[in-house]
Amino acid sequence: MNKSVREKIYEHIRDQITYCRLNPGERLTESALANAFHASRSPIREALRQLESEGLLTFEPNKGFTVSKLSIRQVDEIYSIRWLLESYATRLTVENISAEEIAFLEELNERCRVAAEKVDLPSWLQHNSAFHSYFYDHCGNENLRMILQTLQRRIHRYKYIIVSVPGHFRTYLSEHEGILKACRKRDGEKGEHYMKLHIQTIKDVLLGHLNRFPVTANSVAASVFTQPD
Amino acid sequence: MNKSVREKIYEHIRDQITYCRLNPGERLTESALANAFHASRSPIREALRQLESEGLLTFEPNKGFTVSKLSIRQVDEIYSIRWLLESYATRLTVENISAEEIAFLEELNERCRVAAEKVDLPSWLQHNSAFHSYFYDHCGNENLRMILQTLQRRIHRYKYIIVSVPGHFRTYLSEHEGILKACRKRDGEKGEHYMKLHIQTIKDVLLGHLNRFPVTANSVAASVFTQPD
DNA sequence: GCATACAAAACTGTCGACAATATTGTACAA
DNA sequence: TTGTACAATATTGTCGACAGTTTTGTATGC
Repeated sequence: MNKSVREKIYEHIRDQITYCRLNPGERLTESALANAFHASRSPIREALRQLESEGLLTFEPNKGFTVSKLSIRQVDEIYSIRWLLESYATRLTVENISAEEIAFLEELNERCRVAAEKVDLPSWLQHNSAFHSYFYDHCGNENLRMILQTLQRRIHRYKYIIVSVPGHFRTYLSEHEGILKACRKRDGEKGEHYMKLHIQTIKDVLLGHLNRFPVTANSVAASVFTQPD
Repeated sequence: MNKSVREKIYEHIRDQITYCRLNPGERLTESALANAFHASRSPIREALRQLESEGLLTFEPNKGFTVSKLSIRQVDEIYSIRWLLESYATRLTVENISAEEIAFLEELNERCRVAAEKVDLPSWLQHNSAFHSYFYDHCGNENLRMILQTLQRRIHRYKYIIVSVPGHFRTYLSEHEGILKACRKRDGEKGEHYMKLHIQTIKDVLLGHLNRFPVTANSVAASVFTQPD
């Protein structure tokens, strides 16, 4: 194992942004990070540069790094891309899925159902994310997986909003069910179709909310996620 | 202007890889680059880290950076993604294209035609690239543009192969013509359709060649591109 | 109170140095 | 000749320092 300082810092900041511990627009000063990690600025700078390439940080010359903001337009853009790519990945996965894998996905969806019933939002988020990432993690196209993972990290903050808009769990679950049905038939085309429907629903819910309440993601995140430490 | 050392090095190495001045698998040692650019290793390392994030370099801990290799499988993967995304970008562009823009694209295609007639491969590459990038540069989805640009850079080496396989220029040109026809009608769906056909053709030609002659890209590049300096 | 000029502090950009790790070269034995 | 241990060399990982730029703070004049 023995991760380098750069790698540890990279992962830490990446997760801090993903889980809304760092707010969009927030500035990251190298010396502050160096102090926090008891390290020098060299590995910090490399980690930050990596995060910039992935879109999580924004860099301005002689000014430094800030946590990237996402405009409504950008959310729209990213969901348009996900709509295409994630549903394509779903097609690939569904075409080669095994019985055990289907059972695993059904189990995940059942946990989503329970979480929705109990209105346990963190639990929903966890199992729903696992459900979605299953399809692009197993599609067999490594480049596609990487792209979707990167996009996923960039919009993950907004997941908190999506689950906080009331009255949609039933729709999400039935759409999941449609995808599962396609899995059982190994019908890739149908899987792609249902995933497109599902992502379109999510996109509509999210953009609808953002247009009505152009809040920061964090105010919502705080209500869903208890922020430890 | 006043680019930083890191930025200059980043662009330089990026272009060196794109235009086959650096071969896949080739190792990049930091001190050698530092000497070459009369700089210290700090900005070099940052530039290399950036290029790694974009897939052009591969990094191994305690071993350093090498120019990324692309397996046939990876080429296949990337073309599958381009097939989806670039044709989608084309739809978006075509739906909002102006008469002047169409004229510009027709001009580009005419130059491609002339280059094909004269078998002027570098000229073909130049104008063909401009033709393709026009559609994703003007689609209005900035995230999509960035993804396609990054993918484009990663497979650019193989463009040399694509044009070197004889007997396909006429097909390429007629497919371009189909895309232009869709532009004139502002028919986004048709534009997407023809771009899909076109990219599929390119993919088939390239993978067909790679499977028959699993050569390095560079042997081909050398024959097309005179490498100055 | 408000704007401006200028000094002080904070921060980024780059550098050279040293420690840790990997690679290469070499001598020696089987 | 081939394989192995070990020294020598090369390369990466990290550090602290300093120059240049931006931001902040302050005093001055209106």
